[in-house]
Amino acid sequence: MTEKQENILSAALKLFAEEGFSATSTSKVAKAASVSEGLIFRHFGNKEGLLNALLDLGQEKAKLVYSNVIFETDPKELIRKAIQLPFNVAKEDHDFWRLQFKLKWELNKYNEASWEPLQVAMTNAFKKLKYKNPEMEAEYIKHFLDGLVGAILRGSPIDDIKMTNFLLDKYQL
Amino acid sequence: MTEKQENILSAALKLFAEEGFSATSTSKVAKAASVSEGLIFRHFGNKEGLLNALLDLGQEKAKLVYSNVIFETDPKELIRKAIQLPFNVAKEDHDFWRLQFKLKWELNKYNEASWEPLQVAMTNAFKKLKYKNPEMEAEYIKHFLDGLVGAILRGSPIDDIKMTNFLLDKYQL
DNA sequence: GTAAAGTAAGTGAGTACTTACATATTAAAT
DNA sequence: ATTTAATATGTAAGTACTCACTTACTTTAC
Repeated sequence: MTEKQENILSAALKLFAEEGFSATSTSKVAKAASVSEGLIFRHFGNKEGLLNALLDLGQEKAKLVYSNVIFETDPKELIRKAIQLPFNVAKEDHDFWRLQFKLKWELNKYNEASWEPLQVAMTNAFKKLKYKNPEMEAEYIKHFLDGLVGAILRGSPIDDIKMTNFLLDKYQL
Repeated sequence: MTEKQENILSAALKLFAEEGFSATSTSKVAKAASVSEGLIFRHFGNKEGLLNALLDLGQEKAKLVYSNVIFETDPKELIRKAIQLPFNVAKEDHDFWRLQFKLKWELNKYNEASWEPLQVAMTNAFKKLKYKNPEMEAEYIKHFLDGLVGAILRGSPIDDIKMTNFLLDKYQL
């Protein structure tokens, strides 16, 4: 991985996340990365190859974030961690997640299943906590988290302390 | 409003909702509407004018949907109606809502405030129902509904009866 | 000295939009 | 009623430009 290659990747991530994949031209990426346009195609084959390289890199980060929640054994702590996901995601890897959320509307290639391990883990946690309907409870919170993360990534002003406290109270954590 | 004008609008709505605004060319719209490309510019000025015409038409439908919930006086019934919004929206005006949700990621022109009257109404309803934290309760359900509508519009298979019953039970309606 | 990394200058196809012209509709004048 | 003038509706063929991508060539690194 050369320096210019890294420049291309970071410029592309920023631009794709801000303005969208289709709306960002390869020449724009090249200029932002201070690189000739041809180099993008030498390294990544085509525009989609560049996108996939970004998604592959991000996928590893995503797994780290998820696994920290999923492998938590204490059910209350698991829910607690799940609730904090939106606010963590907004801080680190903001661009990657914004790209991810944009893509699920821009292309159909979105991995809707990436939520699933988390949903299963939450279902188990709610089971352990003797909730009446753990499956639906997990699906409910999943949609909520999806909506909340989306709002945060779009720049909605959200009082994270207020929201966190509200949720901790609601789920008696 | 001539017939060809209507053809342009319906073809554009379908294509913009399916493939996105930027990704749909004016020539594609013209072909789908069986119309010369120049006619689009005669009637709507430019591509963005066509989009705005669609959004204006949809806004009226949106107000109807919202007002049915907002002006409900019985708080329990209001929450009940709010909960059913995602499933109604998915049936009628599917394309318009899909376009709306796509746009809030594709452009920054999204009207995040269009939710607000609904949120205020829900806050009042939760107040009447003596909830401990009506404001946050309303924001919570807002994000949930946003996430759920998004999932439905993206084609996620959701058991609406199960979900509705779960929610009715959760909010004791 | 060979292979990888890099660039400049193209390529054809597609883009939003314009222009010049034709047809249809309406309204006024005779 | 019929002609005439004006206006709205429509089209075909362009415009300049941008797009993703290629080619021919040079520089760098081991």
